[in-house]
Amino acid sequence: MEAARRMLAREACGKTIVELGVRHPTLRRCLPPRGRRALRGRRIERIERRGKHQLMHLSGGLLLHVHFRMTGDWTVGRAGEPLPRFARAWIDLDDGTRLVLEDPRALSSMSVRATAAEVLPRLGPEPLGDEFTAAAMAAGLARRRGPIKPALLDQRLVAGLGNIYAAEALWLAKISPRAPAASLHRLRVERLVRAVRHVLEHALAEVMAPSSEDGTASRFRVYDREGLPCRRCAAPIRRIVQAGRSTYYCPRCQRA
DNA sequence: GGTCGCCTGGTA
DNA sequence: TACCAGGCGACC
Repeated sequence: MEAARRMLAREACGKTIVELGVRHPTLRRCLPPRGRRALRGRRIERIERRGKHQLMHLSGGLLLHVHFRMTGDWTVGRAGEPLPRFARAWIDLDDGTRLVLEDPRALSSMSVRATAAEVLPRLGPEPLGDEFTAAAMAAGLARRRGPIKPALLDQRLVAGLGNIYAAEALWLAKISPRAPAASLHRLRVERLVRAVRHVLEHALAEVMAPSSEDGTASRFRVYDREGLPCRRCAAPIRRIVQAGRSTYYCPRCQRA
């Protein structure tokens, strides 16, 4: 998401919206004609990201809020070009740049608001910011029941972690996804906080400058590696379901 | 906390 | 044909 913010800052900031188009019923519901008309002629002044939420600050005090959900992403094209197969919405800018919201599952959302408070839910600290500390994390985890992995997906605890990076961080911190959240002692919380930062920093670096690894090697340490040997101890990686989501972990070196 | 629904596509 | 999918809000 941070990579998306930087891309928008580069491609869209300072430019003016000529038109916003939609071609999927879901997006059409989010963006009725009145909302779309309200965007025309507005300058994009600043791109803000909070967790996985994108906020485009527009001239005149309007906000365009975008959330990718599972499979959304921006691509950049030129006005007038044929749209890609999974284009769900697009923004044409005054210099001919076109931002295309591509989303095969069409779960993304986009809406026009006056204030951030109208769209943003309660969000925890930014994992790469100063407020994401072991103390804050420990306080959040202490009043929680249930296992640590679903807790990490709660955006009120820390904003922006998803299913993949939650699994990756727990693997790095050697913590079992089934460990009760409130049972983690200070040392392990500190390790977890460091692991979350590490995983996200590396993911961002990888997106910003893709290394030329061979395409077959997974870029993940545990995610999507069921049955494959743990990269640390070689025990087979296990897949379980928690809160309706897949969790991958090493039953040997990730301890409760 | 868990489960379901939203949507559609890729894969076994 | 069934199952799975990087999110999340509504529901129990």
